[in-house]
Amino acid sequence: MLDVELVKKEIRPTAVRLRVLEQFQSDPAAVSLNELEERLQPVDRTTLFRTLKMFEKKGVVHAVHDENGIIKYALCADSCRCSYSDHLHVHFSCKRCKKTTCLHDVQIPEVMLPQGYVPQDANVVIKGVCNLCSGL
Amino acid sequence: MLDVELVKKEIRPTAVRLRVLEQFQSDPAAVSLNELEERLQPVDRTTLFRTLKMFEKKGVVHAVHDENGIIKYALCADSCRCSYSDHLHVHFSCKRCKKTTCLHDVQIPEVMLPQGYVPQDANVVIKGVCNLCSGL
DNA sequence: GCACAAATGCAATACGATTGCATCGTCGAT
DNA sequence: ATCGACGATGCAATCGTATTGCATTTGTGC
Repeated sequence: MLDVELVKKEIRPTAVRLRVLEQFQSDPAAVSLNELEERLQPVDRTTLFRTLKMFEKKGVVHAVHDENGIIKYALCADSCRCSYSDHLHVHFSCKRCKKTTCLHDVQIPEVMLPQGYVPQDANVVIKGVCNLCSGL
Repeated sequence: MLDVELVKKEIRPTAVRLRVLEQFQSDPAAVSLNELEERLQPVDRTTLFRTLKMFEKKGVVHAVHDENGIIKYALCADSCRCSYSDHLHVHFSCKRCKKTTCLHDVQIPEVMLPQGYVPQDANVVIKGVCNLCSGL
């Protein structure tokens, strides 16, 4: 069934790609290239790198820069068309457990930019302590 | 008069620091270490690096990661206390002129995080075409 | 002027991102 | 089934920014 999802998006379902997709679906957190490499080893970094870039281009995942500027990838929601407004949701980066979570449901209310500014993409990261670590 | 501002924040007003502060005040755009180095040359990168880190810690500037994950620094507004809500304003990164602008006035409306998430800092970057480049 | 601490400058390192290139595998055409 | 082309993979090398170590210089208080 994973195959189908990839084929739908014009991606040839190779072994590595299926494993990557599976990983994304099993864990909602956004992951960096390094993290992905650790979890899927043994796999070549470069292959993963290119897989992620391809997934991003094809709209399977979207990238955000975490609070350290490191690229992390998260699965797109079904309804996501990777448009500007689709990316206007919050990514939460926990300083305790270091995990970055894609909060699809937390949309940023409309941003009123000054005259002349044309938005095309967004990167919203909030740093703090996540629900699991705060104990609240 | 620049001296005073630094002293107020417990920063010894050295030559380099004054030049850096002057640069920030003369141009509202957020700048990276490299950009700063180019404009202020000849100055040593490391000194600038440490100056920026210190300015950040003392609340003179705040840092954002632009859409490429590169750290850019922008002058804090007078009212800024570098709290979470102070950082909930938009930074606009223009893909045309490559400049990142700190839109102090564009505050993100309150973000409703799910139960348990404790926000402490934020990084909001919107990419697109800025007012000067769009011609609108 | 002296002693100490801060600031500076240069070199070296760390590390994520990215590319070049050779090899391998898959798939359609013959 | 075989050939040829193209996509996918793996390994090594490179790039760019961030960061640290250490020696030297500068500034300040005594």
